[in-house]
Amino acid sequence: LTKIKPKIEYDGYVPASVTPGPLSSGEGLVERIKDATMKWDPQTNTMIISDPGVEDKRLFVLSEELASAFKVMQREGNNLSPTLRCYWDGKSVAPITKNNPIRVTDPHVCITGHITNEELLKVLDEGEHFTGLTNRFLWVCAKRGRLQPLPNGIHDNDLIRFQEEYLRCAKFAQTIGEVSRTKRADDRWIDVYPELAKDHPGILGSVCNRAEAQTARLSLIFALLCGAKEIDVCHIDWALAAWEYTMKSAEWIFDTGVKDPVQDKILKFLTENGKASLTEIHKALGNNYQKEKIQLSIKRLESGGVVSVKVVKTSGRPKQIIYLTKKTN
DNA sequence: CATTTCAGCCAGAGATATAA
DNA sequence: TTATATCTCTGGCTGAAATG
Repeated sequence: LTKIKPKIEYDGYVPASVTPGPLSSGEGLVERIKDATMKWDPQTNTMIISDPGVEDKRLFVLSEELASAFKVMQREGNNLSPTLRCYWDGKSVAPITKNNPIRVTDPHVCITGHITNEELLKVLDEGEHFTGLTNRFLWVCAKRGRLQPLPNGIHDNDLIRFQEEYLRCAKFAQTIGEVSRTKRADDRWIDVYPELAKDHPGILGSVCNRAEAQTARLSLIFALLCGAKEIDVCHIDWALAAWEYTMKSAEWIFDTGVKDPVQDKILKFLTENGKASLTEIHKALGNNYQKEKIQLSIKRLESGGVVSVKVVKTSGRPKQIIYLTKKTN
C-alpha cells in the first residue's frame, strides 16, 4: 500500500514504515523500531533521553533478496535469526551488546521475501542453522502463469479501490481491541486442532511444526479483512486452506533433496552400532555440536518411529540410549 | 613454477555443567 | 557424590593466495 504513491486520503491512518532490506543483522532490524534510550547526565544528576527512539513499532520489510539474509545468518555471531524469532513471538528484543543498551518493546514486524527455489535449497543445504526460523515464515510457491510481454499494469481506479478497501479494514482493525472466536468457530478450531498440531518427520517437520500458531494468525487476518469483530468458522476455513497451500509449497520445496545432515549422521552411526548413548552420538558428530540441534534431530527421528530413546539409571547422571527401531534403507 | 604465509577448519582432549 | 552430557579451546592440517 505504501510502496505506491498514495493516491487516497489516509485520513488519520498512519501506515507502517517500510524498508526494502536487505536484512543483514539483528541490530539493523532493531534500529528501525528501537525504544528511547536514557542515559545518566552527570551535569544535572538526572536521567535524560539520549535517543528518542521510534514510537511506532510496526515495520514492514520487503526483501527482494532473501537469499542474502539466509547467507548472513550462517555467519558466526550474526544475530539476525534470533532477532527474527523474537519478533515472530512478539517478544521484546534486547540485543546483548556492551555499549549499546538498545531494546525494542512489543515489536510488530512483517517480512515478505522473494527467493528462487534453487537459491533457497542451496543456502538451506549448507547449514541447519535456522531450524525454528523456517517455520516462522509461510512458504508460498509462485510461478508465472503465462507470458505477458506487454503488461498493462493495474488501472489506477482499480488500485484505488483496493487501497480504500484495505484502509477501511486497517482502520477498523485498530479500533476493536481483542478479537476472539465465535462459539461455532471455537468448535471448529477444537475439531481441526489435533491434525494441525501433529508432528511431521524430517526436515518438513522443522518447516511446518508451527501450524497451529500460523493458522490462528491467518484466521485473525481473514477476520479483520472481512471487517469482522470475531473470528468465525469461515475465517478458520480460509486460514486452513491458506495454510494447506503453504504446507504443500513447503513440501514441494523442502522435501526434495534437502536432508537433515545431522539426522543422516546419527542414522549412519546407529546402523553401524545398533545403539548409542548421547555422548557417543555427540562424539560421532565431532564433539562440538550444540545439544539443541542433536536433540531436535533425535526427536524428529523418534517421532518418525525410526529410533527409540531409553533412559538408563546409572550411579551418576542417567544415561540416554538411542536404539534403531527399524531397518533403514 | 616453487615456496611461503595465513586464515579457516576440525578432531579431540579436557573442562564444566547437570541429574540423580 | 558419581557418571553422563555438553561446551570450549587448541594445535595441527589444508588449501588458497601472496611472494620470489
